[in-house]
Amino acid sequence: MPTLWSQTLIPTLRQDPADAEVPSHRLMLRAGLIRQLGSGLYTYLPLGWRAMHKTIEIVREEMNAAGAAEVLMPALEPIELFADTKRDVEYGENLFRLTDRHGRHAALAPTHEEIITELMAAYVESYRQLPLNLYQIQTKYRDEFRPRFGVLRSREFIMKDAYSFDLTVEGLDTSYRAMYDAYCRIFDRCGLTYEIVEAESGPIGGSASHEFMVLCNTGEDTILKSDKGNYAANIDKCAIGPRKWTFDAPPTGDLEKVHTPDCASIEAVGKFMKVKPKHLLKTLIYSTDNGPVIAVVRGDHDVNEGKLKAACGFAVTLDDEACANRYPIGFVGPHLAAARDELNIVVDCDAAQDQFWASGANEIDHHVKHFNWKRDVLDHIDESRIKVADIRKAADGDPSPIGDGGVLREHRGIEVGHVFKLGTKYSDAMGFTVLDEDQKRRSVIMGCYGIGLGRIVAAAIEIGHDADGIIWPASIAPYSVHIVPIKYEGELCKTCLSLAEQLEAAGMDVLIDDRPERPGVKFNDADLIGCPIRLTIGEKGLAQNSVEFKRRADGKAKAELVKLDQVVRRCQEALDI
RNA sequence: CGGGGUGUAGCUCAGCUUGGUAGAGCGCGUCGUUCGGGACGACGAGGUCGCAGGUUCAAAUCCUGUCACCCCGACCA
Repeated sequence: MPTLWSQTLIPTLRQDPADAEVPSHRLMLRAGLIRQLGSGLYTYLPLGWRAMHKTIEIVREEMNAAGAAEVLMPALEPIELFADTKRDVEYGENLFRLTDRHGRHAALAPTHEEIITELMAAYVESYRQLPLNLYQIQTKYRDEFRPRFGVLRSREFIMKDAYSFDLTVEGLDTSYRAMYDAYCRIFDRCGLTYEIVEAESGPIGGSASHEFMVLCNTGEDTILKSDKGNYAANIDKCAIGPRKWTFDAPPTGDLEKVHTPDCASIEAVGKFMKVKPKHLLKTLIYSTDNGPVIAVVRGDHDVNEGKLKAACGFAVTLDDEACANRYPIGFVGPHLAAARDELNIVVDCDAAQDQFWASGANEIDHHVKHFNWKRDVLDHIDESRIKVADIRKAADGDPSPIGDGGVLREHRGIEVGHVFKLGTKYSDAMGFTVLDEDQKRRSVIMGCYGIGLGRIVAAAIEIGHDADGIIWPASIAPYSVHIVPIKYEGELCKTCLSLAEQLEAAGMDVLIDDRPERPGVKFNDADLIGCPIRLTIGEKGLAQNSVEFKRRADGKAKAELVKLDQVVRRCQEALDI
């Protein structure tokens, strides 16, 4: 049965909602797809929920085709499960916590690694039961510090999360690849253009991971992509190609101390000393299990803690308060290592260069000019205490790490999917082992794979809209055909219903605008909600035994007159079905 | 969490400085005229002005508190 506009709820808005900033949020509100209930909380209205349903169906089909089995786990979970893997601490404030009437502590699940591992540990005891991949489509909860951009960053959202279980690393590779490929098919089918980038795995933990990013300016994530097209990574992960460095440069002058009061930032110091940030050394003190480490990057660069950790071989934390007692935080220079034996030092390649340097003077309210690596540091410490490495965040213009001569360019993206190789983090923490062929107990190797369903819908709108409204990809449009009768009565009405019946018999879903509105209102609403095909039924056309056929993607182009008996075929053609 | 801003009708907003019993446009209802890209006219419905205290003869307006929402920022010395 076709949907009659009058029998559903499509509250289109003429004016832009005041609180919506990005196009997808604005259009989802205006086209009557969603309604905000509170910060980061949205109701999906009929149109939005239909688009979501189609998205979910695509995801489900591809997951099933990839050999995964669907389950449904509780959203509410005992906090103890999180404590087992210490994620109650690692996830921190982002975890929604609550207490029940008995005083039991619980959490609203932001992801389900612990729950699925508990489940699997209970039922899977033999390698013969592996490999397995289970997934669910569930509402997730994250107490975001700042929900924004509509459903793109909300506190409650629908996610598909899958978990794979293998006995061997090779098995994990196969499972990972299967998900990776399934994700490509899913996003292709959803009509998205996307980039696959190397990514950090974050608090989920794990060893390798890729993110599926829809590139658009309103995206919250920053990615870097080689202009040669064969490397792309999240900025948190992105490696930088080989760079030359040296500590052997001659001094640019005598070390000169400058009084720099009230200069709390690189910018302020630079301004005060009339030195560009790229001539300043940014010197940070991190604590590690192996003692404190000085990290040095150029003033206009940022430390990447993941890279620093890799360079040190130990987890690093920046602990200002602890350090403030021992070091002149804010005015530290690399030569502090010469005076303090406990400090090791890691320098980014771009900070180990032959040029004029200014840095902290290791004295409150003072900096120095003409800092020289050899004279002020290398000549005073054992070589083993200093190391040069890639420890900063990559930036636009950096060389691609592939070494193909490519240059990294910065883009913004919406993360719609993420695949991780988890390894045995969860199985170890929760004692999930199986017996192998040799009757030895082995930790199960896991992978996890997420897709933000609401983000697919929003991203599709983000890259598919014009000044008049949404332009849906056919696969996830709420309806494939939108019939607009000039008047919903008599012969016109009959034609609408008969066309709708034929279209639906041919596998299309149909919305009929049966409202007693003026045509202009209906046309504008049709453009706004953006179904791929609009059929206009009017007396003029009917006199020629025809209706007007128009694709939303064609914008203001003139409609095409199509004979009644050709309509179904023309629609199928246009929808590519 | 820090900073800024906003809460008045379903939506977008005015009124607040200088207290006097609440307005516009859109939307909604009835009637009429219209009727192929957001029609026009008439009449009408709709708001305890976020909430709680306080000041005052009188509070949307002033004061205090509180809640909600939005924006910017948030280890980068």
